[in-house]
Amino acid sequence: MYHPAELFPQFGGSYPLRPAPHGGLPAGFPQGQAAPYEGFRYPDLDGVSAAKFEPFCPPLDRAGRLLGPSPAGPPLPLPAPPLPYGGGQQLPPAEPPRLPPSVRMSLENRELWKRFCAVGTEMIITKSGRRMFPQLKVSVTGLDPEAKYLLLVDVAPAGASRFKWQGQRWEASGKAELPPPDRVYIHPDSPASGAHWMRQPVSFHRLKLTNNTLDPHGHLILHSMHRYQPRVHVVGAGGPGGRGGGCASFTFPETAFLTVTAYQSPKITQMKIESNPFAKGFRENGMNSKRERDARIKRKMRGDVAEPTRNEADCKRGPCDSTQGPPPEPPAPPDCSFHPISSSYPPGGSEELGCPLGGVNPSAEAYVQHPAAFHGLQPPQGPAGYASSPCAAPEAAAAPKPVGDPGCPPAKPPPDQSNCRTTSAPPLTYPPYGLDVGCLLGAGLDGPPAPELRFPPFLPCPPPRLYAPPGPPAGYLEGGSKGLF
DNA sequence: TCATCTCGCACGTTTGAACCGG
DNA sequence: ACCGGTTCAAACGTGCGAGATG
Repeated sequence: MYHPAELFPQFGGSYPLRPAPHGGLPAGFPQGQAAPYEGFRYPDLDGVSAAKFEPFCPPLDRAGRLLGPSPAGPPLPLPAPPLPYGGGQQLPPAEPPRLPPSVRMSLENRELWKRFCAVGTEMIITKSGRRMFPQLKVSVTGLDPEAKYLLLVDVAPAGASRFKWQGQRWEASGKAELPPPDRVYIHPDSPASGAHWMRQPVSFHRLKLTNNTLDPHGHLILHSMHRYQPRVHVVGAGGPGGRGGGCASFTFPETAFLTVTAYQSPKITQMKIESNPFAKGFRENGMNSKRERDARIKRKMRGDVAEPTRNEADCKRGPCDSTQGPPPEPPAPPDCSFHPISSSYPPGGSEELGCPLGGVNPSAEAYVQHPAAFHGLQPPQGPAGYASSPCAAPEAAAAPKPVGDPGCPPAKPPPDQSNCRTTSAPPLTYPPYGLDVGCLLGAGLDGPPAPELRFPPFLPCPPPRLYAPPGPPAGYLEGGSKGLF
């Protein structure tokens, strides 16, 4: 197993995808660039984006070694990526293999996410990096057991506004800041066989979020008070004697969240304390609960020698209640069809919030850039730790502006887009399908029209659109119906 | 003045080294 | 020497709250 941090110590556990946009994005960069409920695989985009991967997904043998003209010889040199990948550059002509439609993904802790989603998930971000809670935990099926894959996570901005907590709810408040450096978190097991990934749920609990744009640890960089949508990508790294390449991206609308440096909604705070084992100390009977803290302060002010409170004394004798058995049953999950965020918006307003998905950043490009490194070859050294991306065409960005809510998934899965995993005992009454968005990794340069989304009536989102790539200003088409391709 | 961010704190959990016995 | 179980301390992950910042 290769650990990304070992392969690219300069990047840490995740990787920058590209330098910051030259001169920033044009005023009002892709507004509402989210592709809401990208519950579709875009066959055409698959081809386009997979084609971009092709040169970077070298064929591997059964053991995951690079195949080449002289297997016994020295390691193959890195494929020379066409750097920089400018907007005017032609895409590789060949139609490469792509992950079959049978590849599916489901969110393991969907119920937990739904509970948070219904309140308006907030994620703390800190300079040193903060883990996500709930964590991303997915199950994958349909992979070739013998082929190698990488699993990656990136976080796409959802909407082009920043938000403000207004005491009771989140409301849009001005334009979003320029996107921070794109990074992608590569699961430490990557690359691993399909069998490995399918054996058990894949957890991304080590993923950390930070607001430090100069973060040296490779954490995913986000802006506070902005809304984001995590995405999970499966990138084929080659099969037995076969060619590598192919990818599929999945989003789970209920995992969208707002970034904060301190929790704004007391409900979220309470839910985190109740659900997160690391926060047990803040539970009602914990020694760090408000009651206990107040008591400590009073004792301190009186100068008393701390006499253990009843709870403390109990804990000394054994595990606190909070460690015995499952945490208290949280309240029944609210109906996710209602979302406090969107509920505060006038119809048609709050474009950002309506759609849980953000702009489509080129992701997983770390692997695309340095695939050989995952197979035991030296990665190229990028300037200042940032590798320029062959796929760094700014940003293909699908982007519809959803109306209505959401950070929450539709109440029911769309009948024909269901990416349901077929298991003998589905753990959820709610079909655990992931939203396969095809391959978003760098997709969308000159792709053909994307199919129309068919999620209504749950989400009356317009069809996704891809923003013409490069070139800063000129490349971007602004909101509305403009920019549809 | 206000909203937001940073930092230190105290607590619980996780992890891995050290130790022990079979 | 090896293996498996236990113990313990350090590292890490939490939310809180005071103070700093813009």
